[in-house]
Amino acid sequence: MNSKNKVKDPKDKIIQEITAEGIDFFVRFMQMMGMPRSIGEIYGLLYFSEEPLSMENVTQSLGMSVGSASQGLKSLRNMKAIRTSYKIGERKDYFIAESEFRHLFSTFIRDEIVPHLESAKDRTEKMSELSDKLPSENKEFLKQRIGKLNRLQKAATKVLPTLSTLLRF
Amino acid sequence: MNSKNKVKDPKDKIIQEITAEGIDFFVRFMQMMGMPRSIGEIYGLLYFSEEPLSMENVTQSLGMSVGSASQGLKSLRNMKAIRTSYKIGERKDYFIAESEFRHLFSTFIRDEIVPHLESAKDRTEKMSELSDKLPSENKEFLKQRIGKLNRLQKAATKVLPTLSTLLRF
DNA sequence: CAATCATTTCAAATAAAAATGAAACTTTAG
DNA sequence: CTAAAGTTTCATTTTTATTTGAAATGATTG
Repeated sequence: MNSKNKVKDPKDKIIQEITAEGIDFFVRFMQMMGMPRSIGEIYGLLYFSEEPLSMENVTQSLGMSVGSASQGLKSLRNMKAIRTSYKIGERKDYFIAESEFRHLFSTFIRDEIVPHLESAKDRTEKMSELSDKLPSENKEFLKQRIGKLNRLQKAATKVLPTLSTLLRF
Repeated sequence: MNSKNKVKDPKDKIIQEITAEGIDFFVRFMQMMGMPRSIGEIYGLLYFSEEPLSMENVTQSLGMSVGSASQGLKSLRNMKAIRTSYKIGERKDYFIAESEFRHLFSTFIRDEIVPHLESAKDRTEKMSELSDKLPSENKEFLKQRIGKLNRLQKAATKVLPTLSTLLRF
């Protein structure tokens, strides 16, 4: 249905194309960090929108259920990747993407990496204790392997702050 | 075959405990890199075994199906995280863990990270081209956002080799 | 306060990922 | 060559993650 009265501005088409590419970018990016595609979609949409968008805007633009949109916006707010923007005389909440990615990273590191490293630390300590109880003939091999795990865990812990800094925008 | 010895040696119990902790360590570790738990289990078992193990050893020790074991061993061989060890007069293949983790990392980076970064590069380039076609009033905001993506992608590309080096054991 | 609009919650549906195991295939031994 | 051992493949099942949408909850307005 091509209504001739409803003039399609070619510039809107380009903006739409850019947004589509950008959403794709973030969907992949977020999936790399183990996040559901819906979150990448929402963030991508907001990232390329100059205007704050409501939840309704999100569900309509992305063809997404209200449940997903609500959950996704909540997650993004928790990780400080978006923030709300109040419009006077409007009942709805409006959302803006926080364009600094460090929020995304630091939440990811805090929630996904740090707990792993901590449990890894406990684990290698427990293994060390256990290996001390072994007769020396068996100790050699296991101690060496446990030592390697320990060094890996230590190095990873040390690398993290550096990494966060390097990716700080 | 040492399976004939059914006497419970307390030292075997400790070795088993260490192995169990270690397997857990690798299951989490591999899951952090988006790999199935079966692969972490197999690698963990081999990492703490002084003797090379056969596929049968793996399925029995871990209570895992032959299909999973075969697939898992294949993946681990592909990423050079384990290697085969031929025993004369034995038909089975025997496997040894490669204890240097750099194999795991570099495969992960090559297969999971690099392709993403490459597609990110293509994507940002395409977005830049598109944004050049826009009238200047709209350009400002979008160009700035695209520029940020571009810098993120560039920084990530630059950080990768450093990261690999820091985690080289 | 009741009517309306907006948002959240969560049980159920759907989709995606991983594991299973039997059949097919490959290799070696006799 | 044939039989047995070892391994791989892959259709099916199981498990896990994500999405949906209707009902419950909350918030605002006249």
